[in-house]
Amino acid sequence: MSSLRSVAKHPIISLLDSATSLKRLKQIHAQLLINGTLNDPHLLGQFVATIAFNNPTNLSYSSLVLDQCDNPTLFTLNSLIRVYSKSSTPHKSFHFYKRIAESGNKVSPDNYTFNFLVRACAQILSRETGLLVHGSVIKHGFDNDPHVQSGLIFMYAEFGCLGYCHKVFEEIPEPDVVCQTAIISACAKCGDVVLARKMFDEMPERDPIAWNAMLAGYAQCGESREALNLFHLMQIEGVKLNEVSMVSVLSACTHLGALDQGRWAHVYIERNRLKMTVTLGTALIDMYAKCGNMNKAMEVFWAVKERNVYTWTSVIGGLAMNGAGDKSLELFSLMKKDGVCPNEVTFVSLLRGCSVVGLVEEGREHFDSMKTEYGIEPQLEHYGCLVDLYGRAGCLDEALNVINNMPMKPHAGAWGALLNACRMYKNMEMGELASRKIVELEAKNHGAYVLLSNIYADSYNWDRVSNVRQIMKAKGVKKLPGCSVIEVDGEVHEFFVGDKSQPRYDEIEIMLGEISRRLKLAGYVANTKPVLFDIEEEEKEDSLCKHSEKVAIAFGLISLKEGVPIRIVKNLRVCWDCHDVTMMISKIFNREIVVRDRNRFHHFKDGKCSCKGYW
DNA sequence: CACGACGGGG
Repeated sequence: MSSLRSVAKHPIISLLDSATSLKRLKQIHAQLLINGTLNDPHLLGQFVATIAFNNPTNLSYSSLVLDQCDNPTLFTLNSLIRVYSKSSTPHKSFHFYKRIAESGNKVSPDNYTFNFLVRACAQILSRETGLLVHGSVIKHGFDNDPHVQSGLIFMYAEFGCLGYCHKVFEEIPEPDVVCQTAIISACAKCGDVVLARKMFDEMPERDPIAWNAMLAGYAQCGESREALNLFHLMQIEGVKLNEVSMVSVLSACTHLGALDQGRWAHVYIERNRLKMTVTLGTALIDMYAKCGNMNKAMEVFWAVKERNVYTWTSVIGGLAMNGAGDKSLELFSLMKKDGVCPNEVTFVSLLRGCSVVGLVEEGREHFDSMKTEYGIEPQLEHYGCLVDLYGRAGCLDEALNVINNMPMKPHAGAWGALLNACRMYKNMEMGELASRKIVELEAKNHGAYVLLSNIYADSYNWDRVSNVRQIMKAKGVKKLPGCSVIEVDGEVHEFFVGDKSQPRYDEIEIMLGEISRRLKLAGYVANTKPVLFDIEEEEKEDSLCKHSEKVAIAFGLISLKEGVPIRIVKNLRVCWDCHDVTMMISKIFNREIVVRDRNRFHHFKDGKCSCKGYW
């Protein structure tokens, strides 16, 4: 009897698996038509489904074959709904659903149909369609099918409708692990990780996928520490970790800038011989790049077997972030040579690369090529990059020109890029214009006020500085508290401005004094020019030596072995003074210091910084 | 004759 099975599967699938080109596919098709194999509607269905499944990026041929078929079976139509629901054109799933609906009573949808259809709705993010399909699910009586139920939860989570997710979930008398996992994932996706964790803890039994859902939930919400805690718990509980788990773990390390733990995760992956999927490889490269170890990122990049757009984009962006703009251009041409097509994100990274090294001409050319060569319409972010490109290079008029001529309404980011350039080149009038525009768009954008006050302070215009401050107070604009993170022995330490709760605060204080003393000996005069806007009034006096990154550096100096680079991640941009001071510390203490800023890296060594004042 | 060849969560 087992031969029956293999006979049914054998002829088509094995043939199609070897058909990599369209030409070969057509040959096989012709051959099957001649020998009559495709007269059997079931085999024809299998044929269509298999080519669709094997060529997810090019589904046109399978639809073509189907269109030539008078009476497709439900199996065939379901298969096509399924592959289209996962494709880049999920709305086409409905084309096949229509064929079912309009077939009279020849074929009627089943639970499979609705499972795939619900996922197509989730993909196209259309609530109206989703609700309509949900209605059909109920009408056809498939709302009891666990596959459809988990699909509905997934769909409503994609829509951000957590209430509907709960509604669906509560109507399931005895939800299985899959539905429970779906609801946990939905809670996390919609921003309620606490509830997700509660439901996770209440699960009668958790399989590895449920653990991964919780882990990914934390990682995606930016609850990186919780993600790492859960990762450790998983090891204690003996949960089997796989490549999917490690993507979340690496992402958490990336967020925190926790290079040691990231390295540890890398070792874990190798020791357990986890499958190095493209996603995992990219996560690993991204981790090294965003934790400031670009050399290692490149090493992994060349070592991985498979590289897709994400992989290339990650490395191009990493190089840009680390100030190696010329290198990111190089990688971009290699990527094209490799036959990988850039997407809109690739161009954001590439343009940033041009920007950090001042390659205005090249940047402009690449910007133009987006549309002409790749048919990608530049989006807001790309115009923002272009403004930044001109602005950083000192071409302020050109930058303003970009804003005035962009085809859509300029967003706060575009004006922000201009404002930053105005700060760099001390252009007060244009800076005022830019900040006014930003505040019009986003009344509570604290960054605009901070930059504007920096411009005023830079020209000793204290009246206007205090004026900005008053406006902020009146409007209730809160600045983001500065926070720096440093990892020591695999433990992540956070420092906020004026936070004295650290257990080793006394030692830190002593070290800060020591730094101060040695800086003065080296001829450093405190830079009181910038009135530091990211701190509270009360702390203003000793603010200059208490900025969170300085405290973190002091902590690094007392707790890390000599010769070990100090790596800091900051949630804001480094201020001028901290930048100066850090350069000097790197020389005086003969220490490499790597700071990950809000938008780029600063590698301090021998009194110099890799950004060369460009930030 | 009618079975079976598509499903779910990270």
